[in-house]
This record gives sequence, C-alpha cells and structure tokens, in this order.
Amino acid sequence: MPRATFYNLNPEKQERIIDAAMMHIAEKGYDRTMISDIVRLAGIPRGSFYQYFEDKYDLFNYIFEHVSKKKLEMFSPALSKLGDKAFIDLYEEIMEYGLKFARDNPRARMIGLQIYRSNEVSLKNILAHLERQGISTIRDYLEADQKNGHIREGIDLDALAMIFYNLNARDILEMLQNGMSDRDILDKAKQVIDIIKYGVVKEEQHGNRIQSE
Amino acid sequence: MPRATFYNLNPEKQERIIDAAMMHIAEKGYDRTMISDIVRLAGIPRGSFYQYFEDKYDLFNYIFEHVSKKKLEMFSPALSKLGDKAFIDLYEEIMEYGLKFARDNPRARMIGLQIYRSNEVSLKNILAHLERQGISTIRDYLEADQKNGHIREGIDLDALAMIFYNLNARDILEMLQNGMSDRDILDKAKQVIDIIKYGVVKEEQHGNRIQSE
Amino acid sequence: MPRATFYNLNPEKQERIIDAAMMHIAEKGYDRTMISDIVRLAGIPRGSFYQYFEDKYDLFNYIFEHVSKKKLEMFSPALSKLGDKAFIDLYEEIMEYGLKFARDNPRARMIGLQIYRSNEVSLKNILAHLERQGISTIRDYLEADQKNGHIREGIDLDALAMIFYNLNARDILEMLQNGMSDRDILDKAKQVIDIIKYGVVKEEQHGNRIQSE
Amino acid sequence: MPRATFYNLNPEKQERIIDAAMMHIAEKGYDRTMISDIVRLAGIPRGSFYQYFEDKYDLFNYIFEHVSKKKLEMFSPALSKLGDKAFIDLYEEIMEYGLKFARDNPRARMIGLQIYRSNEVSLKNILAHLERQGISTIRDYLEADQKNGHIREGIDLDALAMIFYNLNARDILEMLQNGMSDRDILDKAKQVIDIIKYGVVKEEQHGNRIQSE
DNA sequence: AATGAATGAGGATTCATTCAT
DNA sequence: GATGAATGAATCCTCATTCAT
Repeated sequence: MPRATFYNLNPEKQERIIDAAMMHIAEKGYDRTMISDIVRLAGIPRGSFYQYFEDKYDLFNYIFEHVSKKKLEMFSPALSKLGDKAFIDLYEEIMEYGLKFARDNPRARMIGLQIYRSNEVSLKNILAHLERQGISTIRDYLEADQKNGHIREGIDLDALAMIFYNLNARDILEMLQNGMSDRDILDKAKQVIDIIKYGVVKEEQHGNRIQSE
Repeated sequence: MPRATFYNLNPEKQERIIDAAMMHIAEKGYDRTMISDIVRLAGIPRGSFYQYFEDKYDLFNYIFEHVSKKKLEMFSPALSKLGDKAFIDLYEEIMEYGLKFARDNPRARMIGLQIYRSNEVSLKNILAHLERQGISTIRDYLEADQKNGHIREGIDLDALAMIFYNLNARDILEMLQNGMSDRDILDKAKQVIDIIKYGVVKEEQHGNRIQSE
Repeated sequence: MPRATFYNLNPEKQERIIDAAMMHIAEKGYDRTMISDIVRLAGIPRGSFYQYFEDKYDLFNYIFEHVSKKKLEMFSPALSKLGDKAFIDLYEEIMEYGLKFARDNPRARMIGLQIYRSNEVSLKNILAHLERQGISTIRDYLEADQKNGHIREGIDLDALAMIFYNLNARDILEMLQNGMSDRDILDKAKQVIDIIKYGVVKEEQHGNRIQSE
Repeated sequence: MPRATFYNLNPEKQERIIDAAMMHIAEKGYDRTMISDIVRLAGIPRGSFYQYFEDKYDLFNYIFEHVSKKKLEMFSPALSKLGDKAFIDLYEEIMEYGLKFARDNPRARMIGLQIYRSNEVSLKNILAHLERQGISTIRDYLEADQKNGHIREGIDLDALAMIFYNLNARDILEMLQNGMSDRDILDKAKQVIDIIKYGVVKEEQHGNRIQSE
C-alpha cells in the first residue's frame, strides 16, 4: 500500500506518477521497469518515490489495483441496463464496453496483459483474486438467467462463467494486441457468444446429445 | 539459433543443458533466470555457454521452440485416430492427450506459461507463430467437419478454432496451475465442449436465433 | 552544542528526546542510529530535530556528555565516605557504586561502550578527555594514600590509576555485557583489587623484587 | 570465508586487496569503509570484489582473522623461550613482542582497535572468541606457574589472566594511540606487571591481608 | 517555531558478457 | 574448444539534511 504521503499529494502530481508508472509497466512489465525511469518521467526526485511507496513492489501492487478498479467501474453502465433482460443476451454489449475501455486506456490494457505475465508471486495472487471475483460475479448473473429459463438445465455455470470472463479479460486484449479492428473483434466476440448460446452442432443432431445423457 | 558447437556436443551433454535451462526458465521466466544458475546446474563452465549460444535470448528462443516441438508431437497419436470420426467429437480425447503431456512434462508446461508471460519481443513472435499455426490446423479439421455436416453453417470457424486452441493451450495449463485434479479438469473441459457443441440456450428458444439472422 | 531552542523546550520534551536518542545510540552506536528512528520514538517532527541540534553529530556529542556527567555524579557519595580511610581500601565499594549505576542505567552503560567504539574523531576526544580527568582524579587520591603510607614507594601511580580507572570504566561494563551476575563481577573485581594490593608472587620470593631494583 | 577465487589469486594481488582493505578498515571501521574505496585503492574492478568475497561482512571477517592470526604468530618466539622460566617473569618480554608487532603493523593495530569498536554482531563474536582463547591460553601458563610455586595460592587465575590479556590486547594499543613512546609504554607495562607481582601495599601491612582471609 | 515533505548523493550488490589462458 | 576469472554498467534503496508552508 502506498504511504500516506502519496495520498496527500495534489491530484495532479499523483496522476503524473501513476501515468509514468503505468507507461513503463505497460511497456516492460515488472522486472524491466526501473524506478529510475519512472521518477525521471514523472519528474520527481528519486528519494521522493520511496516516500510515496514502500518499494518497487508496492508501486506495482497499487498500479494493478488501480487499473482493476478502473476496469470494473467501466461495466456498471452496461450492467445497469440489465433490468429484465437476460445477462447472456446482454453480454455482447458488455463486451463492447470492455473493448471501449481497452481502446480508450491502452496503458491499462497493457498492464492487464502484464499482470498475466508477471512472475512476481504476490502479483499472481492479485490476479487470482480478481479472477475469482470476476468469475463469481458472472456466475451469479448466469444463475439468475438459468432460473429465468434463459439457460438450459445441466449447463456447468462455472465453466460458462469462465468462458465469458476470459472473453472479456483476456481474449479481447489479445485480439487488440494482434492489431484487429474493433469491428473484427466485436464480430469475433459475437460469433463466440453465438456459438456458446446455440452450439455448433446441427439442430437435427441435437437428439444425439439428449440421448447420450 | 544455437551455434554449431552446441549441436556437436554429445547428446547427453546437450540434454543436460536443456534440462537445466528448462528447469530454471520454467520456474522463473526469462528475466529472473540467470545464466549462472543454468551453467551450475548443467555442470558446464560459464564460458562454454557462450560458445553454445549467442546469448541469453538465443538459449530461450531455442528452449521455447524445443518445447513447442515436443508438444506438437504429442497430438499426432490422437489425430491419427481421426479416420471418419468428427474432429469435434474427438476433441475431448485430444484434450486428454494435452493434459497427459502437461502432467508428464511439468517443466514444459511451465515453460508454456512462461511463453505467455515473456516481455521479450521475439519470444512473443514465436508464440504468435505457434498460435497461428495451431489455430489454422484446428480450423482445417473443423472445415472438414462442417463439410461432413457435423457443424452447422454460419459458424465462424476461426472463432471456434480459437476457442478450441485456447482450451488446450492455455486453459488446461491454468487449471493445472490452480491445483485442479485431472478428473476435474477433464470434466470442466467436457462441459465446455458440450456448451460449444449444443449451446446453452434452451432448445425451444432456438427459433429466436434462426429468426435473428 | 544543542541550539537554544532545545534548552527552551519544556523538560518533559527534552527528556523524551534524550531518552529516544539514548535508546537508539545505546543499541546501535553512531553510524547505525538513524535520525528518523529517534524522532519517531521521541514523537517530534523530523524538522524540529534540526531546530534543536546542529546535526547528527551535535546530538551524539550532547548525549555522550550527558551520560558522562551522570556517571560522575554517581561516585560522589562513595567518595564522601573517604574521610581518613585509604582510597585503595575503599575502591571495592566504589566499584559497587559503579556497578549499581551500570545496572540501573543500562542505556547509559551501553552508551559508555559505544563511546569506546565510535569512529567519530570528536567523540574520541570526549572520551580521551574524560579518561584523563578520571585517571587524574584517581591519581590524586592514590598520591594521598601513598603519603599516608598505604602504598609502598616506587609504585608508578599513573599506572595504578589507569588500572583502577579501567576496572570501573571498562572491565565492569564488559563483564556485564558478558552476562555475569553482580556477585560474580564484584568477586572478580575484589580478586583483581586483591592482586593489585598484595601481588601474586609468593611472600618468600619478594626478596627477589627488592634485589632486582 | 573468501571464495576460492580469492585464494587462487597470485599472492601479489591478494596482498594488494588485503592491504587496501586493511588501510580503510583500520582508518574507518566497518560502517564507514566503502567497497568502492577498497576496490579503487586495490585497483580491481568492483565486480571482482564480489568474486573474491561474499559481501562486505565476509571481507571484514577475513581481515580480522588474518590480523588475529598474524598477531598470534608474533608471540611464539617469546613463548619458545619459556623453558623453565616462569611465565609471569617472561611477561614483560612478551609485551615487548606485542609492542613490536603493534609498532611494525600499524594497520593491524588499528584494526585490532576497530574490532573493539564494531557494532556488527558477528564481529563481536569473533572478538569474544579470540578473547576467550587468549585468556584461556594465558591461564594455562599461569596455572603451571602456580604449580611451580611462582604464584601464591588463593589467587584467582582467571582474573589474573584477564589482566594480562588486556594489557597486551588493549592497553598497549591505547597507549600507542595516545602517542606514547615505546620506552614509556614498556616502562608503564613493567610498572603494572610489578604491581601485579608484588602488590602495592607496603610489606609490613601484608599481615592484614593474611589475617583478613 | 513547528511541521513533514522534498531532495539526491551515495551505498551494496548483481549479472550478462568478454577475456585470457 | 574449454575454462573460469574479469569486468562494470546498472539496479534498488537509504538517510542526513534542507525547504516550504
């Protein structure tokens, strides 16, 4: 956790530091980001850095949580639309928000990728925590969907939540990384969601499934 | 690429070096693996290392390709069973092979994860290349399935191939990482495949889909 | 020398600062004691410290003199008992006072040791000064003893004063440091004093000495 | 313990490093001696230092043991003369050797003082070890003296050994430090030895002692 | 005078790579 | 080719002191 001195800083300076840190972390990850680069970019003395953060890890921890929080905030407008609609039918739109966030916050997006990449044990723990939290939230929505008859019985909601979560948390990021356009990404996501919703097996063969269970 | 001197080494020594490198890379990734650890474990002089490999990166590159090759070899027995069966119906079994390989080669598995994590540009390129190759192979099989009527028209085969690829290349690894048992992992995979095959939407609502397109 | 602002402080605060400083100096010596530790323990702002003392050295100088003064005060009651008794016969009792002081003021004791250890030139000067003063005081008493016939002629009173001084100023501290009990320390001191008073050579061989001079 | 690489160095270079280290340690002690100073003076690259020694402490440990060993070697010629002579009668001569060593090895002498001053726990342990060893050796000689009738019964040999040890290990060093001449130091030492041998109390009063016990 | 943030010159140590034998 | 010592730029972090309010 950053020290009190960091939070007491005027917001402009806080932001300068966060931006500098994000820029370098996004680009180079934990091991290759150097404090000296950050302080140079943020325009603060080297000693000040250690008055704001315990150490390098403390900063990273903070930045990762900062980014995660920002990203979560992003979804609330989409979810507020939920009302009586099925979550599963809304997911396409949710992904649009996710994509927009990733597009608008390229550094946050890269940091998201860096979280996946880190070899720092504690950072992995943060990630695992976020993942559990995200998946469990989605699962709750899916459970409601199932109760409301939008999802057939027998579906493993954990597996389904995991698929949806990864779609937004990882696959989008990777497609962006691969230089795909928003249009293509959303198309692809739509296709995936469609597959998940209706399956890939021809209708007339669905009987097999029913028999086989 | 390793230097000629490396390939001239007797196989036992080559293996010793590969093993030592894999062990450390698997555990700590690129940045945190030190040449000194590798040479100590392999029992070779530090100077020799640079007679076998250009530099640290050269070794990593080699190890990653080595692991990838091993993994690919793994699937051929499963694919040979294909015959007239649908690939999509065989995928469960393919995943069993993938799981078995990951279980039997814990270091290779960890290195697979490290590839995802690396910040080394060229390593990312290797990964991208492998990914493209893997996805395209799967896509070919799926196309055959579609032609043979196992997969309904209108399905985006690229999206589908990506899902299948990730299941094997990434999700299994992560589940293993999370300490799940083989049984649970295969169960989960089965559930996912089931979802993909038959969708999650109740049968009687499938009409909606057809109308919406 | 502390600044006027320090002396203007209310005594309670002065004491808090002195205590905090003594605690840390006693434990860690000059180089390893950090201003930040002292101000934290004393509960004063870091900036205030530099309004009370010129710098780190100024504080140490002050603390060392403070401790020395305290220790000197300690011996007056013992010396007041002197009257017509020989100093040399009183020394055992004087050491008891010294031991009691050291026991009752563990921090002062440790600081005494730290003075010996310091590499700070001026602190060494303080020490040398204290030493000269202490030895010369003892020497005066011994001279009186000699005049009064308690000490034989030909004894080098400087050497004797040095022995006595060290016994109290250093050897006791070291024995305490080694975890010896008061009883053992006083016993050992008694033995040493006894040796000094009567020598270690068997009586019948004392003739040799007389001849040899 | 220094690494093998240090011992493999040619003696000239070893000596250069030892000298550089001794010079700085002697002058400034543990905390204020900087690796950078040592490597500069020794004319070796900074990285080499860490190939020879584990860390700063490792070097100090080595230097301290090096000096101690040298000092011990110094006394053997004196002790070889022991033969049938009483140790207690030889001690004056032993101190001459000690003084000569201290004079001839000013840096070793300073380092001896630095050992006393160090706040480094492990260095204190070395010191304590050396002290115990030295005192116990002296005690053995004194015991022989006592058996041979050179020392009267009832003398606490531990206390006596401690006095003798400190004379050589500490008091000589401090007298040198105070700028005294060899002549004066040996005179002073002789006086102290004389006091210890024959006591300071006038002969005719020795009866008191005998009665008092 | 009081406060606590700002400052930056060091300090120990690491480690990929080169060199000399 | 084999060997392992040599090299030094780079890195994180500390802490006495100064500054600004």
